[in-house]
Amino acid sequence: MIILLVEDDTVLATHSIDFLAQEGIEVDYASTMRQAQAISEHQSYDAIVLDINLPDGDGLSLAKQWQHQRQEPILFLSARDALDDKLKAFSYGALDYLTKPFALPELAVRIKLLASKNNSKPNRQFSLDSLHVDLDAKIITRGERVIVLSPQQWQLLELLIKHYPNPVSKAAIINQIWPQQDSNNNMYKSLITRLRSNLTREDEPALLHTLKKQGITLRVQHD
Amino acid sequence: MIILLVEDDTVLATHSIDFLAQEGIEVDYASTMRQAQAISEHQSYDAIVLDINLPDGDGLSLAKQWQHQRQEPILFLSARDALDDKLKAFSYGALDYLTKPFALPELAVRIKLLASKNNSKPNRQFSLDSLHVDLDAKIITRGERVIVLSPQQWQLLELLIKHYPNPVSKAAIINQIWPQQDSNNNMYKSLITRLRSNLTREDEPALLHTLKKQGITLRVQHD
DNA sequence: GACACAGGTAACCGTAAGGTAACAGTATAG
DNA sequence: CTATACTGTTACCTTACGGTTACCTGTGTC
Repeated sequence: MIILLVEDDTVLATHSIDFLAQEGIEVDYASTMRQAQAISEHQSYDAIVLDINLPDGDGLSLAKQWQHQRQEPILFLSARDALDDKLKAFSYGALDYLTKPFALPELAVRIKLLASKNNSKPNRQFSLDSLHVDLDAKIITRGERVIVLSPQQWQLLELLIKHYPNPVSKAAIINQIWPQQDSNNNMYKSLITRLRSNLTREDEPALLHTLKKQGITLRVQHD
Repeated sequence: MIILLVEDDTVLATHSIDFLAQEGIEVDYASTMRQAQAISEHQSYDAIVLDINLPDGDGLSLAKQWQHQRQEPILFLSARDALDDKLKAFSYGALDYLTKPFALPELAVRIKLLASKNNSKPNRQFSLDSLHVDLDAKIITRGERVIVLSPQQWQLLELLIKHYPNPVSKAAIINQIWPQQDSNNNMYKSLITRLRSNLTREDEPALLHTLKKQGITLRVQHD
């Protein structure tokens, strides 16, 4: 998730950026209107956080200008609690308004709320050769064929995709799939065999390769 | 537009009701949790405004109870500015939180915002294979046949549609349908069986598939 | 060449997860 | 007040998941 923060108080800004980073929110930062316009021109965000008082103008006018150009949800920050400002902000398309001082967790929650409202994110997809995986819908196809995997095999495939194109070590796999249980080499071997056989039919190129002593990885074999 | 207001301060409540009326917002009013539950049981609203401090309990617990049963956006009112309360409120599905004292116009604006966001999807329809669902009219058809579901089954179907094409985990389903009650695996199994049998006749392709250990999902089976 | 070692395959099978049908208590409608 | 529907409960069935074992294969080392 990425947002645009426009705020001239650099202390507040850096604190906010740090905190939001911990919450998994990436921040593009501008301290003036002009800078904000420049940065944001070719970028789209999950939400925009706008201070009202800016050195080169008024966040409200920025919102007014953007309200029909940009589709991002806007949250206003302001030290002023004046009703007038709030109403004006909402009339320019703001979806939320937070009065300083505020607690950073509240800001984070409200940002997440706005972002989730307006964006239903597309599912994560992974493709390799004729293999196609929808990581959210959990649908796997190879060419026309639909592949159904057992829970363990799905877990393993997810792991491999997450690390693609790097190999995943045997130890890492065992840790992930059999946490805190005794697990032996045989269980691991069986799992690999089963996933491999489900992923490829006789006439198809192999996808699951083991690099001796290093682990296994997804790859198409070029000869 | 009609909202539900739950607030034990009768002075504030009457002022609010008057003001909102001028803004074209009709209000159902309750002063206690119990009353709120009674009034709202068979009514749906564009938004719900909940005071946190109520004579017979805590607005938060009402929200917690409702968060998976009702789909209305909730706005909290509270005299307490404590961050803890706010975060709890948001975690129970609140979409906004207003600290007393507040200006009535701001309340009105925020209510309208919530209501409009929620209603931005009028006439929600869902189709999959020969299944057709009108989510507002709550009419389900498969081919020529009209399907009637029990309340629980409808809830489950709605859930599945909301997440489509992604699966919904057993835990999520149990949380939504039997919030805070003991619920066991058997109730879950029965519900699935009943919905499945209602959705498909013998000659029709299955729509409700379970992915072991991962949940269940709506899907047409491609061969 | 023999041996060790890592990895691969196929078959076996106990079991847990899921599916179904029937029953009963309670709520609901008419 | 009766009939019907809804949902929780139980008992039993089915399946395929995954652990286990036995036996391969290839490669490197002495």
